[in-house]
Amino acid sequence: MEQVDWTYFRRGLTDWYRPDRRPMPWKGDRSPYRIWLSEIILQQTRVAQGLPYFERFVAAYPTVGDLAAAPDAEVMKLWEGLGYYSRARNLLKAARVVANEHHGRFPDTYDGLLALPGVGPYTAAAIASFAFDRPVAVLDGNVFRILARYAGDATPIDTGPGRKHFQQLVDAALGTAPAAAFNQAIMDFGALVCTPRAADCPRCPLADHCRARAEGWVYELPVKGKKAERRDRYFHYLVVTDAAGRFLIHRREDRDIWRQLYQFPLLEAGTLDLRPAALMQRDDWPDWLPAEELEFTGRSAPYAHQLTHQRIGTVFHTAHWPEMRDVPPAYLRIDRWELERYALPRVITRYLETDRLTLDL
DNA sequence: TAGCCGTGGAA
DNA sequence: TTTCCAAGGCT
Repeated sequence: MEQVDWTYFRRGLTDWYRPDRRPMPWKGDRSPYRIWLSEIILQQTRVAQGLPYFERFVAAYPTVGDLAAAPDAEVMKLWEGLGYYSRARNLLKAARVVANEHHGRFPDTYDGLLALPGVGPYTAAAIASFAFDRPVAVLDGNVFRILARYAGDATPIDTGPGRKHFQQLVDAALGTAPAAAFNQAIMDFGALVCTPRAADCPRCPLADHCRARAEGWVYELPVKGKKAERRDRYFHYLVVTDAAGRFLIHRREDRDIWRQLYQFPLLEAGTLDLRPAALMQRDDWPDWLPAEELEFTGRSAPYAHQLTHQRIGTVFHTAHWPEMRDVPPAYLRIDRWELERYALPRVITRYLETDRLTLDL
C-alpha cells in the first residue's frame, strides 16, 4: 500500500479554507479567555446550541476575573439547559485557578493549559494554537472522521491506542503548517464537507486521494467499538406546595446526572405507573413527609427525557401540604417566581413551561 | 480502561 | 419512533 499523501491533504485543505464559510463570534479572536470559554461550551455541543450561551457568558463575565468572582449557583443557572454540567463546575474551578494562581493570565503552553480543570487534550490544543500560535494539532470528532476516511484507516477511534494512532496521523498531516489556520480549516471542513452522514464528496478537494472514497467506505469510517446500552429509569417528582403556594426543592448531590441542579422531592421507581397511594407505601418515601397531611391534586402526563445512555420517564405528582413543618435543612421552600433563579434539569423546566394535561389520580 | 455525563437537531 | 452524534473530559 502506498504512503498517504499528507502534502496533498494539507494543501487541499488550506486552499479550501475561507474563514467566512462558517462565521463564529470567537473566530479570529486572540483572547485566551474567550477562546477557552467557547471551547468549553462547544465540547460535544453544536455551534447553534452553544452560541447563545457564549454570548450570555461573555456579557455576564467580560473577563476571567469576573467569572472567577461569580457565585457557583449563578454560573450553574447560566449554564442551565446546556447539559454536561460538570463543564460548568470545571469552568468555574479553572477560572479561579487562572485568577488566583496565574494572576489572571491563562497558561500559554499546551501542558500548562492541559492542567486546568475541564481542559483535555483537544481543548488544550485548540487554545494553544488559536490564542498562542503553538504548533499543535487538534484531535476532535471531525479530525477522526476526516483522517480515517482520507487514509482509509479502520483503526477504532474510541480506544487508547486508537487515539494515539490518530494523534500521529494528524501530527503528520499538520507538518510544519501554521497550526491555528490548519486546525480551524480541518474542523470547518468536517462540519461542511466531510460530514458524518451526507458527505459532499463530489465537491471535495481531497476526493482524488481519498481512500475511503476510492474503496466505497466513506460511511463505514471512522470505526467505533462498543455502542452503549441504554438504561431506562422512571422518576416520580412530588410537586408539593404549602398554603402560600411555595414549592419544596433541593439540590442534587449524588454521583449521578444533574449534580448541583435543583429538583422537587424525587422517588425513583421501576415503573411510571404509580399512584400517590402506592408511592407513599414505598421504602424510599421520605420519612419527614407526612402522607396523611398531603392532599394529592394531580398527576402529569409522562414526560420522556432522552439522555445519551439513559431514557428517563417522568411523572409529576402535585400535592398540597398546607402547613409544611420539620422539613430537612437541605430542602428549600420557595415561591413560584423564585424557582426561576435556580438551575433546573430540562425535564423540570419543560414541565414548568407546559404543565401538560393532568391524568386521573 | 470503560462507563458516565445532557440536550437538541437531523434523518 | 429510534438512532446518531455534536469543537470531550473525568474517574
